[in-house]
Amino acid sequence: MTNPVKIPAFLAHLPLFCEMSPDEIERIARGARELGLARGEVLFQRGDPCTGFYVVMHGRVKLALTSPQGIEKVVELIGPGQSFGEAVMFMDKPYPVYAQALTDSMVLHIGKQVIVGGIDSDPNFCRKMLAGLSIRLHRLIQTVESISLRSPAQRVIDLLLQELDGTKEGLDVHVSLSANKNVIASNLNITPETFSRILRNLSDAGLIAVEGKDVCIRDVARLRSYDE
Amino acid sequence: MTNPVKIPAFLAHLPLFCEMSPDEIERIARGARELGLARGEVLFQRGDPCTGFYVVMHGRVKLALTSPQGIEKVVELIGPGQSFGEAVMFMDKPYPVYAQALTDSMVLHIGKQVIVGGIDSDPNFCRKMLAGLSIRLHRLIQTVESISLRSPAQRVIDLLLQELDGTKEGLDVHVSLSANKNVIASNLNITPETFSRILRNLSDAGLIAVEGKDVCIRDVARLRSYDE
DNA sequence: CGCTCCATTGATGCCAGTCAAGAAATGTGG
DNA sequence: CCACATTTCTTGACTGGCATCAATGGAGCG
Repeated sequence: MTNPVKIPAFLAHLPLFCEMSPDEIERIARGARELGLARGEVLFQRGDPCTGFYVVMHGRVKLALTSPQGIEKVVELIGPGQSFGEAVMFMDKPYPVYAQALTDSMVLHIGKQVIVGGIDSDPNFCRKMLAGLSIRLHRLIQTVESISLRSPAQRVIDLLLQELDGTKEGLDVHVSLSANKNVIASNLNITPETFSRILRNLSDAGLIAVEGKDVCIRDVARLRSYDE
Repeated sequence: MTNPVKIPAFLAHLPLFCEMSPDEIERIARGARELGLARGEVLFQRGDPCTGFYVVMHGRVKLALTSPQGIEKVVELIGPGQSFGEAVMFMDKPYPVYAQALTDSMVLHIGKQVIVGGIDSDPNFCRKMLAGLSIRLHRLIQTVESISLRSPAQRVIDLLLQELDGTKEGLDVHVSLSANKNVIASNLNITPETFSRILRNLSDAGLIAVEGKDVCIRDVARLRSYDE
């Protein structure tokens, strides 16, 4: 089916495993298995027990919650090279969110045992695991800050600017939305309608140009300093 | 000044250290120092570098953010026996929030070095550290869920119910708010005015009785199932 | 070509924020 | 211990932004 030889190579360039010796990587790889996901397929439900964590090889996965009234809230979007579900491994609690593939995807499941084993034998690995969790925590605090203190329009602008990432400044910079607009809207904690209207306002103001999932930022500096 | 003999005893009954040997505890204690804080005193600012983490011995500390417009958002309230700042230790980033004492308090600062040392030598300790971070992460997800999917009134009810904690059910149960109402309101992501009005509504509905920081829950089950 | 999914746009309503004033509680100094 | 100052809390009137509801427009796909 899939080629198991490639797994160690893939693992070796992840931040979490990159300093490990080849045989340690090999050990981890033996506890890992590839999983193909069709678009829309649910990887785990909220409440499911946790048997390990996941790394996205290609495709895109969302972590989300559903309210009693059936409203969905997207907590996080996970792309290639990113991992999720590590935190739940270290508690005896089930998943607090559910995971669903947004596109046809390939993910790697890494069993709990090999990680726990790695921790016991390799303090360096342990520190990386801690760093990984810390970064996630940091990101969640940013999420809380964003939802609590920034207006919907500011949140949209922030999103556009962080999709930039590498490219720091410039004119007519091109970015691409990483998911459907309703998914992104949910992640920004606004309705799709509001998202659409904000994009329209920014377009009318000459700050961006939208064409489907492609957004052209006319002037990064001006967008960054834009105040409603 | 303060009695250093007490520190090991205090450490020993924290979840993080409770299974450690006495001499390991002793080693941690040597890397710790007590800090007295006056009400209103700022322990660290957002952006400060991190040199360790903190445990509250008595008193109460808030972790908060300030928006560019000067609006404050309380991210977390920390009480006796609880710790904060662990996550930042494992990244080379500064504090993403600031910490301020809400009452005269005594906190313990535990230096980064002794923790890193503990991780290298004790896998069990390492696992506890991971568990601790995981629990914080879990709590933050709950925060996001609460802000995103629950109405202000529901959030107030949730707060009252979780202050209960031990006492699961019953009539005329008494709880006490752990901080000033404006602080709690900020933590619930509502204005003090809205908080006041919601408490009033719940009072008028006969669900609770408020007297200063003391709240009497008339019927826990009814409050829990209350739908706006 | 028709179906489904996604995005946009308009009209409307409501909840919570804002502003402002007053009451109550807390703290302070004489 | 009282009078005063300051902070905290409550209440009212008003406003506005975002959600909601509803209908239409496109894009992709079998």
